[in-house]
Amino acid sequence: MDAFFASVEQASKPSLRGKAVIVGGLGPRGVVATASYEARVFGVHSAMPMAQARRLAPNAAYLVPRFALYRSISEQVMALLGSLSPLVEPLSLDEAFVDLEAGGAAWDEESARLAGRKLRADIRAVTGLTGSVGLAASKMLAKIASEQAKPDGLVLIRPGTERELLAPMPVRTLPGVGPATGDHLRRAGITTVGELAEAGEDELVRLLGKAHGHALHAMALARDERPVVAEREAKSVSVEDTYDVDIHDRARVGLEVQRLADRCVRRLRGAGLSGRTIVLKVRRYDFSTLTRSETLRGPTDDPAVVREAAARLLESVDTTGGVRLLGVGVTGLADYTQEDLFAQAAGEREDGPAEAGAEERTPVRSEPAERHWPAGHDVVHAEYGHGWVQGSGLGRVTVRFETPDSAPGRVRTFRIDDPALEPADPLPLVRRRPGERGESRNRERSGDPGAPGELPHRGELRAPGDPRDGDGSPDPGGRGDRGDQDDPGDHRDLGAADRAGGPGGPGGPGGAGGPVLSGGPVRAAGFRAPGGPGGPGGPGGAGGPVLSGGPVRAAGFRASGGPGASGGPGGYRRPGGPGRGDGMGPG
DNA sequence: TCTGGGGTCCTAGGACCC
DNA sequence: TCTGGGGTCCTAGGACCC
Repeated sequence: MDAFFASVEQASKPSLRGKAVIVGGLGPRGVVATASYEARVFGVHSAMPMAQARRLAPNAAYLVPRFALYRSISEQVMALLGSLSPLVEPLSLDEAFVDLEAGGAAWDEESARLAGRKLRADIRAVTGLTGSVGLAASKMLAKIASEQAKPDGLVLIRPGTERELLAPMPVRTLPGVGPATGDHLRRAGITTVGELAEAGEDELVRLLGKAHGHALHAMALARDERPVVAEREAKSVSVEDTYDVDIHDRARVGLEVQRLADRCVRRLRGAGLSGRTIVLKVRRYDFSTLTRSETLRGPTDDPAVVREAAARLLESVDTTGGVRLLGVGVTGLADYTQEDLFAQAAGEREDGPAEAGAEERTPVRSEPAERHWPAGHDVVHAEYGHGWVQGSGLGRVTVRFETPDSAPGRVRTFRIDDPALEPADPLPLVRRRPGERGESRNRERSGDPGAPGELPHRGELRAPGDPRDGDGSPDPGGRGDRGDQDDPGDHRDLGAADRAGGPGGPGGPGGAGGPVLSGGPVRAAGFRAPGGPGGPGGPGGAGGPVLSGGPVRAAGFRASGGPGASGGPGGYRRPGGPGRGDGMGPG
């Protein structure tokens, strides 16, 4: 997905489309998680300290991440991938490998291209967002191709052309070559992938160690046989906090470690896991970071046990000078605790339910719920309806009242304790109605009165004159070193379709935004080309009320960690809930 | 106003065992 | 009688990814 977090926020907030949006930690020590492409123009990028971002782009919109929302959209995208193949390997919320061959979705260049195109169109139709596709014969190459395809593109690396394609690229292009390895290689006179290949395996192993040297040599020769692995089990669970101000008070450090231990256990339990090794992490005032770990005799998910272990580990750490970060983690994971096993055995003996012992486990202390208004979060006002927090401070909260399919909204300010104002769940980015999965008849059926004139203006990821087409490559007229671009005819098709505000698109009967339906590229074009001069309004009209309750919506937006999915109690918006307060629950 | 949070994988030394 | 050769586990740190 392209600039995923920022794109979700833009889709969710009409007033931010086309604007610089920066998502990340907003505290004094925050960093950028994702910058929209409009913000990248100012030089803002991921992992940059937020203070630096604010200097570079003082007028950008700064928002806190909303992981539960991103997760719900991620699930929609992953479901589309799942329809292509049983072998889907997620790398993160916004990225995954798909083995197209294993799913029978593609077997050669042409079928792969078609599958990629359809996937991009489907992602757009279902989520309203753009994604990029890299197609190649291995995971490494597919990843490189998808990087090159961003944003909103598709790149295929033709088998047989891999080595000559890689040779001129900087070593940092290869996944696994970061700043340290890059420097290391540069000092050895190796800057391109071609030079890496020439260096020879022995030399690379000498420079970088056995595993890394071997892996890099293989990658430089475009050799990568790693399979796509669908289900990988978690190996560790951890939580950590960086504090706005260094903590000096040793008692306070101890208290924070206890709280972190509880949070960690809550997550552990939420995932139905226990672990044997407790890890304490401390980052000191000077950014020096150390870890201490202790392995227990058996796995635990008992908060008291984890707390005590963490406290013991802290004893061996010098914190004079202050600490900026503390973390607690658990590794050596197992599916059940010993207590569970005992309880299970007991239950079986008594012929009772196996989960009988669950309640006897020590409850995890919860954080008190606090009413605050994080920037970017949704709210609902008794009179003005749905909106989002633009900012708060000095006892006031500023709200912009708009929804994903409204026009850009107005701003109003309230007292932070205004009883008419409440936190709200995010609305779906794409309007759906119950039972709607089909194609054209849905459009015919839609009878929303529609709001006149004012249509959400979709953020454009590229200017109309951009030489890159929707499905193309970054440099179609380039040096001819890529024989792998999509054919030009295709560019015209999807390129036009993908551009917001374009001249009507290929046959969207309502350029002005009938409800969005799932389906092919044409439909996506019809929806995401609002305001195009072509369509004076589909039968559905625009801006009609969001319909509640359809099954798709329920799946997409209510299931993240909530009771709707596989049953983790405690959904999002309940930080202290018995599930994972962050929505990372088993759902 | 310097540097998040959640992960994975690898290395290296010492203990311990056969 | 100067000191093996694996193997695994534990601990600490570091690189890397999104």
